Amino acid sequence: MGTERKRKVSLFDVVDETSLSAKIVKSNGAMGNNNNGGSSLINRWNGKPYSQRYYDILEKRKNLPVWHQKEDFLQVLKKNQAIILVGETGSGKTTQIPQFVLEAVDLESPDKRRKMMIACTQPRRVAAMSVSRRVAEEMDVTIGEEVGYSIRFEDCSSARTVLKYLTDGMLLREAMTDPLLERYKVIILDEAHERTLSTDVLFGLLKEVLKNRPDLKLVVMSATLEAEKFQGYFGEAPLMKVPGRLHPVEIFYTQDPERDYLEAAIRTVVQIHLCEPLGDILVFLTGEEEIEDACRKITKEIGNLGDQVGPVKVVPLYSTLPPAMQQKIFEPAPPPLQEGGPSGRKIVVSTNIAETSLTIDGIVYVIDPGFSKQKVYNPRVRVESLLVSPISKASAHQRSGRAGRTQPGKCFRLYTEKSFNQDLQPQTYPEILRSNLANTVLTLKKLGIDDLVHFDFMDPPAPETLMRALEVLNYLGALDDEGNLTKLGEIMSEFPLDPQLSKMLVVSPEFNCSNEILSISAMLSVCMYAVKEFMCPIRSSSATVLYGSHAPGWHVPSDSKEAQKAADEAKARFGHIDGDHLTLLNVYHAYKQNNEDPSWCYENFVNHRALKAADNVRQQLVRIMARFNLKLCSTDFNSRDYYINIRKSILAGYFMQVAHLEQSGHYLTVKDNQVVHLHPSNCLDHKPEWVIYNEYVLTSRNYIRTVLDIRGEWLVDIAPHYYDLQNFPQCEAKRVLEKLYRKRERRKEENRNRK
DNA sequence: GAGCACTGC
Repeated sequence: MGTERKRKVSLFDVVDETSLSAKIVKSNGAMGNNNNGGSSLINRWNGKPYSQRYYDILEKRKNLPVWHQKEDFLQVLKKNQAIILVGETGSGKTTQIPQFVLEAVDLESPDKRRKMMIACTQPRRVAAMSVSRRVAEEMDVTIGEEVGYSIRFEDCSSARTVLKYLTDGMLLREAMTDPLLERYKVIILDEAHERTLSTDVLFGLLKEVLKNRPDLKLVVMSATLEAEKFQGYFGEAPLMKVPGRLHPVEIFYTQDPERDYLEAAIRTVVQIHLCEPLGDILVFLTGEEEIEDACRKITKEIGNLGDQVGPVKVVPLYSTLPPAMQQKIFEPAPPPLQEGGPSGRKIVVSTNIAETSLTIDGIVYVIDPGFSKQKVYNPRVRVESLLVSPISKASAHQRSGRAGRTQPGKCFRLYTEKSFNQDLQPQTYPEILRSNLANTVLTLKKLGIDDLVHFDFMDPPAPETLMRALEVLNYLGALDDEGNLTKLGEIMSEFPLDPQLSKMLVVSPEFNCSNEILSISAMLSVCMYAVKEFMCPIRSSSATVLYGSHAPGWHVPSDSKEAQKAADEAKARFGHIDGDHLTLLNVYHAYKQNNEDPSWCYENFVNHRALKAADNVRQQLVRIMARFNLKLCSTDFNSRDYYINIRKSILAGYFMQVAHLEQSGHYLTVKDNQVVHLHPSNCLDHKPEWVIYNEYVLTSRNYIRTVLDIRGEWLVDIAPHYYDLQNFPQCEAKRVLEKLYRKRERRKEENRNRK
């Protein structure tokens, strides 16, 4: 996909060997250094002679750590259904283990036409893609043939594929149509320590599947300490450890707790630059604003030191940074200002992205203030939010490891050793304990898991979170009162969207506006930050402008008056006074009408990448609609009902996210009665009595973001089961709704009398 | 008139 960020995947620099070939080489004696190609052996997988390149790679692979444990591994695999394999960074497990397995397992299936496969899951798309490419190269086969990958929007595999790398979410999707995962002989869950939502669901699912499929084998691969926990969970599965390959990293703690970690981090950077030998610095901070602020301050402070010190290149790094800017982290440190002068240094200031997703070579010093932003979920108010929280010991360990990739390094932890030992939890809470589980529960139901309370989660979510999820799905009509999946729920579960979004999409043909709802769903689901940016072209900061100018959504103009004016005009062109959802629709329509032209996007402060991604999602959604014979339709644009139908359709999914304007001038969320404020990025020109909100953000105040004006009458018409006044807290909204219900009754009465 | 850890289908 074109919107993919280019990333250097850490696994990529680990190269191992193919055991099969190693064996052949051994048994053929002279083959090890037979490089003339003419009498090469035949590749078992594609029947072609091995290339020279194959042998070249093979030589390098022979030296890697995991290679020495191959026979042990295969022995254990033969005797057990499940294995836990622990390998630190650099062990080569991701590229190698699947090849070991491939060699040892019989892939013949009862259906002779097609072989069974080995699956290896990854939490991230880029990893699935790049690792599979690497392995195809090692095996001397064409990517997409014998070795392939499968990620959202791209299935690069064929009937010949025997080894497939895929995202964990993708394997979960496959399980929805193939509950026993019958096309796989062995499933390898890689990076299991990351405990993504999908990996955790797969844990529980596979535990069940293993009971029903004695021929299936499972390998759980993980990087850290939690191996014993995995072992216990999978019925005392045997544990294997593979050493990693890291240089030693010296850890330093502060004597006393730091009051201001940002200030302390900057001070530490300056000290390293003044006192420590050559080597680049990586600083972990929590978010974009903090990072840009730190970059400015570091540049300024080191600038103040004059030319007694070497020059520095300070580079920010976070996920919403455009790819071109992210590439800067791979540029070398600046050369000395004059020949023989003090050397330069690169200083990368990054979010957690540098902890797992991205590897920067040449880092010798890591500064770890001990915080990161983490998602937390409060089921009581059904709100997911981001909070700056202390990291875990495992996270601290991972961060310090970033200093030792190319040579021995140093890690400066900006907290005390006592605090490390006593205050930090061993592991970050798995995502499943920090999320709204409505979507997960829908997936589990579709997978045939009826009894969620007794489902064997490795870490069971709070009962309240599960109850909340069941309740939401019941209100949406995806589950009946007994908690069974309805026909509607079946269809909803097929969409890669949140339940509210899939509900509004599935019912949109009834409101005669599925074309428009498709576009809005795609825009909303691309990413939340894009939504915000779409709505909000102006940013006041100065030094960040450069970086933000290609951020999703609008381009951010420089501080000049003209640029701000131009951006304002662009916003006015697309803005819809009835709400942000409709503004999104306008932007999407304008984008299509202008033939998806990147320069049109640029001129109109619209982000091309984000829109291209939305378009891609939309196409996928259209295919799913077709599968269920959901018709694509629109109300006549000139009809008064055009926007009304769209708004009603959105309400059909989002009736649980409504706020009411009180006499006092404040908004209260319906039923929860939380005081909220319209996010200033909204495009409304008035304060509607009732609004739908897409997102609840807790920052300086309680904001509702991406809002839409709706009518109270629609609430009682479209969602009477939710606006059932019997179960309603006393409040202004209730009194208004009571009036609306009475009005509705009167209307009915009049109609009856007329007849 | 505010300020977005990171993924994924």
